[in-house]
Amino acid sequence: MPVVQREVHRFQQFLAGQGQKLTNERAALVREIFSTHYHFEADELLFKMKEKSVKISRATIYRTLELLVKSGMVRRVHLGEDHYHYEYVSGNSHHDHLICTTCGSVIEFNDPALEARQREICDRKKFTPTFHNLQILGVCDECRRKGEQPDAPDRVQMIAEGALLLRK
Amino acid sequence: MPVVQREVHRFQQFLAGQGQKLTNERAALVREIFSTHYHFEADELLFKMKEKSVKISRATIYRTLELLVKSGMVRRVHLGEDHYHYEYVSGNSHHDHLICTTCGSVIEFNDPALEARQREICDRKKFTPTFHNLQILGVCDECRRKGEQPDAPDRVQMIAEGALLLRK
DNA sequence: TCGCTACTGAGACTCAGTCTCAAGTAGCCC
DNA sequence: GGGCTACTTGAGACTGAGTCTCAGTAGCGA
Repeated sequence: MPVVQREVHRFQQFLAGQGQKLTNERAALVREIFSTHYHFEADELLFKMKEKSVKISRATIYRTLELLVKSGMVRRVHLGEDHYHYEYVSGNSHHDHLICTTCGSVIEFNDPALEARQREICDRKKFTPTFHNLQILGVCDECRRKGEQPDAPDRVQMIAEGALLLRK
Repeated sequence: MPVVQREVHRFQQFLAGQGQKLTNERAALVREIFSTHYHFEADELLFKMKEKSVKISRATIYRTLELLVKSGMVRRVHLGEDHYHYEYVSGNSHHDHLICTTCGSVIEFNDPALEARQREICDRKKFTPTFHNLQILGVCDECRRKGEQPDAPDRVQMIAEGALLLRK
């Protein structure tokens, strides 16, 4: 079974478990998400579907994304802009993001030592963690080679919190 | 000089450096921020000023907050809701947040070992970091004693990304 | 007083995301 | 097939944080 089809099937299983159905619209969205995009925005999806002449309303897109998040197949993330991005979850591995404030590229990483240290901090604070979210902003290797300078701290702070759009 | 007054003065210095002025409105906002709140929202500020019969428009509040962020005296942070929170910066120390998804409380921490590990990761990825942002979501000690259970992962993910408001 | 500049409030605007509601459709029992 | 039920959809209104515009105002130096 091709990867995309497997994901559609996985979604169907999830829906069935809730007494819900896999409609054409939902299947089309899953196919779109898992075949081309990795990080994407809701409106981007709306646009792509329109481009392909697949008629799906905005409400349905948001509703389906909510279901996908609920199923664990998709995650909502903040990537430095003032609206959400989504990313599909492959294999369930948690990861964090390095975000280049110059070109907007996103590098993922997973570091067990970092996660362990976070657990230690939680222990010390008697805090029971369930989820975390780490973004490191800066300049990627490629941009640095091109001579890009790190942005001034206040600009990075504003990008970090979404006040400015990342230059794309 | 009392702390609040010192902050007003610091802001004035910053403004002067940009050829801008410390108006009554700006001074009132700085006083409000540095005297009572630590984490706050823009609309909360609007409300507080109205309550005190200090007439300041929403536009001015946002404009002033932007200036304060620019000056480095205030930071914009995401604390798990779908809009920004602000926190004032005391002594410039960077810190991260533990956010209780049950009571909404925010615990700050600063861990040099964690920061060092992040730098190592960046080195390995040839990434030049300028800023980072870490939130750990879970249940605080007090709530756990009260018998609160950690939320289901998908709910935490939704809280983490602001889909739901924190129960307050 | 004049002219300049920075600043303000009011309210219109934007835009991602949510909600509502009427209409459509699939499954199921008779 | 007919009727019922539950789920789903699209259209478009709505929401609310944040931004923008613009006319009016305040302060200041000449």
